[in-house]
Amino acid sequence: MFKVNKLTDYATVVMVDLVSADLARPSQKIANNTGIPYPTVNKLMKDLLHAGLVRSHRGINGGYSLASPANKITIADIIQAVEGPIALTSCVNNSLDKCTYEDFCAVQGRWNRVNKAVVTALKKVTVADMT
Amino acid sequence: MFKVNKLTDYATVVMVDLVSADLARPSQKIANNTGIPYPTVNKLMKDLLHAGLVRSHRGINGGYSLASPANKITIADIIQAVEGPIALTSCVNNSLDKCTYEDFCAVQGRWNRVNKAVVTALKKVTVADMT
DNA sequence: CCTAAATAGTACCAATTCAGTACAGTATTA
DNA sequence: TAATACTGTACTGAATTGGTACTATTTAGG
Ligand code: FES
Ligand code: FES
Repeated sequence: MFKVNKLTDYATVVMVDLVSADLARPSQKIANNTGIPYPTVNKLMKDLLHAGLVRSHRGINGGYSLASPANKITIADIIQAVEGPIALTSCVNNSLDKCTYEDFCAVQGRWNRVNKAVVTALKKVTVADMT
Repeated sequence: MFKVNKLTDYATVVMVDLVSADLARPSQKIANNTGIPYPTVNKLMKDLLHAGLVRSHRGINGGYSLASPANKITIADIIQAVEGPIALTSCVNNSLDKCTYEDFCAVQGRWNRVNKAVVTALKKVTVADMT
């Protein structure tokens, strides 16, 4: 199947939940709101944080909040945060791994076009659109 | 990672190879042309055949050929042939499985928009474009 | 009619990836 | 200083994927 990770799906749910957060919202509360298990939320937040999509605040009254306005955060951002660079195949420029057939392959480089088209599509939908 | 199966990648290579085939081209020859192992090509062809993307001809002088002009077959077609319906999440309409959180989920149905955008993007690139 | 070429269907296995969990550590506030 | 909540890392069982094997069926040609 051609699909995103379940975790990416959850991540969008989390992001949408954070839209309604004025102050920092702790993982525990996000878990309650969304029905996603607490440990899973916890894991997700780390990825979202590293990608700069949310801000964190430790200690009592700590928690997470969106790092940018909801209409500036795209689905592409979330996918990249959770799954790494978007590379439909290993032949694509920014892929982490390398294609074994690259040397004698007939479609060399052509996937870049496809990849770009998909990324563009994913950049057009924002967290605000998902609310 | 957000990516298509390796087999889908191979499938495009196979399809591109078939563009230059006037008569039916056997799996074995496709394997030689592309460098993809024969058994793998064999498996692929079954999927492509079931999806109606290629025609087959058995017996001596048999083989495969494209079922439509190269500029009418899209990347979306190939992905669907190899991986089944394109459903970025299980919350998407035409998905085969069902989302566990559906009942109380805040982004219910919103993924349909994303899915549609991606499919549209994938339909814009054809086999001819990959040649 | 027989044989070789080639597809068609099914089932299997090893390796990877994924989803979910656990736990010890650190920062912050009251 | 105690309670809260994030941070980092690492582990596991389950699912998926990539690749292979084998048998059956169809077709062309001698
Ligand atoms: S299959 Fe990777 S370069 Fe062509
Ligand atoms: S996560 Fe599937 S319906 Fe929302």
